Amino acid sequence: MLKGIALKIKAPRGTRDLLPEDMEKYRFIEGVLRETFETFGYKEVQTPIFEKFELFALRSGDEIRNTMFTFETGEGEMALRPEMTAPICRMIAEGKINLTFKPIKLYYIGRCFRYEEPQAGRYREFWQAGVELIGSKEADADAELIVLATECLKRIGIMEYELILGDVGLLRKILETFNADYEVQNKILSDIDHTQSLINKLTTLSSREKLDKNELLALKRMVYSIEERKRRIRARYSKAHDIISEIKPDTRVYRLNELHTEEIRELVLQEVEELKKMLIIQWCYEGIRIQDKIYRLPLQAGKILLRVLEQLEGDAENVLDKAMDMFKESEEVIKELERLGYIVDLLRSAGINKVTVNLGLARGLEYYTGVVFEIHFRRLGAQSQICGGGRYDRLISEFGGPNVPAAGFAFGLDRLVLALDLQGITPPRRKVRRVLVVPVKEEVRKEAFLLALRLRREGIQAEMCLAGESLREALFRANKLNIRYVIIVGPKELSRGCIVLRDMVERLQREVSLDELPKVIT
RNA sequence: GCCCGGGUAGCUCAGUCUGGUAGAGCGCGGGGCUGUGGACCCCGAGGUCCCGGGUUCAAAUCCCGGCCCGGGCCCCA
Repeated sequence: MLKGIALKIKAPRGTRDLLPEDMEKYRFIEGVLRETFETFGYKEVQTPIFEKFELFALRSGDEIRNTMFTFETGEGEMALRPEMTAPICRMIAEGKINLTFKPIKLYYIGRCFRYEEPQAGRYREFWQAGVELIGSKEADADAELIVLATECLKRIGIMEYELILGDVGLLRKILETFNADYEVQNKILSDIDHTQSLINKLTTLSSREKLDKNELLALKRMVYSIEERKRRIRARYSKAHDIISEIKPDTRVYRLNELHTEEIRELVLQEVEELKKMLIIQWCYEGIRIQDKIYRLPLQAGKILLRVLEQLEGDAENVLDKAMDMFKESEEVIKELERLGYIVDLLRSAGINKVTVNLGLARGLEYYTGVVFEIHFRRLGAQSQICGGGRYDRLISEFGGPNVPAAGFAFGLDRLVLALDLQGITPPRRKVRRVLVVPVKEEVRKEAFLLALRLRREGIQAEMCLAGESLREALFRANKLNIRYVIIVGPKELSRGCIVLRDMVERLQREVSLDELPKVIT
């Protein structure tokens, strides 16, 4: 049966149909973003929805291939775009934008694709809207970007957001003073990023009063893997006596179910400390392998990074003060910190009250070189990030373009819609004049048809009823469609050049001549 | 790949524990009512109870396997 076959065909996993009520929300947000981007001087661009695979592979790891929709063509492997920054940098690198008058400000709104397991707020086809600011390396530019992002949220009506500010440039500067090259920096940054998020998860889980089955299991897995790392490191790097002696296996992790909340908390705290020490061993003793070379970070550098890791998250001024003190002997680092401080100051003066600085924020992305930031809407759950961006001064030149600094950010449009719903915001309905035209007899059908057309030409949204539909039904329908005015077309009034206009709200009706009709409809 | 929850009418779901007639609300169609209101009343259509196997006199219900959807872990440009 045809019906049976048709029912089997469903939208692919991770995709959605956007129904009229969804589109209303999407278009509202899109409109606000467009308008806000444009008041900040950005111009819209579009890039292809698919690109050569290498474009996205260039600055990403090996596993990336599995997370993209790719396809072979006679002209090489292609990929549906998983993000927009690379295509825009490619466009710049190709020389399509005149860079004489910098900075260049571009924005985009479009669909992207990632082949991953769908989750709340994570789809295989999703919408991104963002901006790229090309040609300025000033701190003011970074600050303006962040202000733009928060301004968009404010105009949409999303108020509960949380801004987290980081600076990949800072850690890169520190590492540079120890001759760590770019690839080594990336590895260390990603280690810090992972450790940070692991620590975050451990501490939030252990601070709960009660853990459900799933959470307990997650916690177990995390501490088990830490224990395993401990064993491995103890077995192989016994010569790092001073630190290794502080890393002791703890069998309590294997009977987590029996422990009290307090004891779990204490245990996790201890594991977190050891986790940090293991990083030192990894970087300074084990070394970082880049292709066939191994780089060992000086112990001194490791200890500095460790100290950063201790104090690197919290209220902006707090973290910056501590960091300033920590690095007072390094002129380069202080300069970067002062720059970050200046940005925070600008954000404060723009009215952004809650600014968290996390110096370990690496955004999992290798192309960032300076300030990075994320905006979260915590109530969204596991996927709470609604905006992310930062400075990527090297990316355009890596695509073979000129050496120009650049920075940008992107919103996840789908998550903005979810946040909008959670905040109970309904997009303001634009004012439209709406009528329902009802021919009351078969013989006036043509007149009613032409009247509807005439009203539409006046910019009025006119719905038509079929002749033969009873007036009762028509009024019923007007109510359901929320249409205020019903135009009743009958032969009696028509012979006088009039119709009956019924106001559903006031429950009143009167005769109106055809000529003045458009004027009385509001 | 792993963990948890779900799949019953067009939609939202109850029924599953404790096996025994397939249910509700909303929606849909018809009528009360072909020139005047959202209510109400009456009637009706609509189901492989996700699929396959097993247990049983008997399975939506219990057992095993699979598929799909959602949430979470991992990952996240």
